[in-house]
Amino acid sequence: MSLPKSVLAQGKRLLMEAALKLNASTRSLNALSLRELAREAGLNPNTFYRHFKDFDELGLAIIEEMTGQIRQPLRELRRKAAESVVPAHTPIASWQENPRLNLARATQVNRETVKLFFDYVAENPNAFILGIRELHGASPILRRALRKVMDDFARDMADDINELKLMPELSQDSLYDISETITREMFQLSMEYIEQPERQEQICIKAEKMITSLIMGSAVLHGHGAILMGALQMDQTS
Amino acid sequence: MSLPKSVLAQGKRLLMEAALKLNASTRSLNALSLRELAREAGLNPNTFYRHFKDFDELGLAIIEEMTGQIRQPLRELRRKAAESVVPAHTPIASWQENPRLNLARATQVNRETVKLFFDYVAENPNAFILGIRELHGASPILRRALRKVMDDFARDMADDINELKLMPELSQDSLYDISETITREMFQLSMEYIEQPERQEQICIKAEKMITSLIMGSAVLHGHGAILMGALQMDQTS
DNA sequence: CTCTGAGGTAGACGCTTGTCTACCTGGATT
DNA sequence: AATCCAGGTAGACAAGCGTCTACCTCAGAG
Repeated sequence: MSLPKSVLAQGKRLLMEAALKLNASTRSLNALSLRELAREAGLNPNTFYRHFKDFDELGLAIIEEMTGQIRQPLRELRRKAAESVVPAHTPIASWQENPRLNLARATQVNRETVKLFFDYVAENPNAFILGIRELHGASPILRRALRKVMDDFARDMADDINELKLMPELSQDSLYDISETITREMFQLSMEYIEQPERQEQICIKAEKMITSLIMGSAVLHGHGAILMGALQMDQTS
Repeated sequence: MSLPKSVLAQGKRLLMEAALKLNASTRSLNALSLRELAREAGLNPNTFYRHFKDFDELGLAIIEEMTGQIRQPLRELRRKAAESVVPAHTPIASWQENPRLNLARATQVNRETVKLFFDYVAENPNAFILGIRELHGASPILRRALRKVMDDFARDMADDINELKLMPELSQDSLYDISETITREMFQLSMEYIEQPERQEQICIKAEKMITSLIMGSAVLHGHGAILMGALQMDQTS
């Protein structure tokens, strides 16, 4: 909801918070008037110019702040979730060697990462509303910036899947495609999560299933079906 | 691109086309001014009031027209694609009986449906830009309307998957979830398709793989892994 | 102690905007 | 032949807009 206290001038932060608020409640960024924004922030219209050249610059500043806050925590959580199944510094077994364990680890990471992500969404709904809105919005600059954000997220995810061996090995391209799809879907679902607070648990489950399906299906499609079936079989009979 | 000739008053169509054009090139609908729109359409500002109460009404009119155009063709194409593998009126075998044939049919339907959808996107880029933009836009009315559109698409898809047995049997809820995800992703990908004309083939393939992965993974997740593996095995050795 | 520059304000400017009332036109209904 | 009314126009209005120039303030560097 609110932006972090930082070295930003007070007026700048006030403007950014006002933009988040107005964007969420009424209009998209580029439909916002400078004076309206200043009014909401309780400042003189001209103050805007002290900090931003135009609305794109404002948008970029907001985007930058928010992404800086969640990107690293997400990566760390993936590691922690993985380590909760297999202690740190244990050499990670290949999927051939121990499919069952790897599946358990992947499931755990999946569940916890989804949860953290949605937690962050719930704490910063306005930022996500702005992000998703401007991802498809009228400003090419913000569109580009947000696409890069999602691209970074997807790359992080692909790296982590690789390092933590969260699915059987795949070509880098295919892995990235999957990560991209998952990222996109998570952002989409975050809107549902915000708008339908009473369905939050179901949305979590839906997201987990979506991710599991995508990853499993992709594994099957790339010839790792047998391994996967083995892991599932052992899982059920154990 | 252009809206269909119909019984609409000329001015009304002119306004709708102008809205599509401006929306795609510069601003989102709710950032559009009435006079700007009228100027683009070559009409007097007041003419707007003769046809629409406000911009939401304009948006709804556009959305209604566009969806009326693609919904039925998509369903029919799914049937045609299915029939190109198995002649019409042939009783459809269950997945247990003939997994290989069913997989082939599903693959064919997948490919052709994706193609048709993207063809339609290429012919009406501005409509899709508007649709995707307003799906996450500031107007709750348009958001709701577009969500219903996507919901209808997903339901159609689920029905067709059921009727044409395009994947092993699943609970209705799970099937709908998958259809919903696929629909959402297809709309997302349509933006890429529009913006990156040189990558259209790759995007088609990406979409097909995404759909296949999702469906296969979901099948595995619901205990149909063995059947699927059988179909794939036979597919490779034939 | 002075200077400087970042952050904030005040007022004014010419435009654009949404909307109102009034008027025109030509084909269909009666 | 008279009338109606949907579709389109014209002009005017106050309100809101972005942006300009000028001025204020005060913490920190010299």
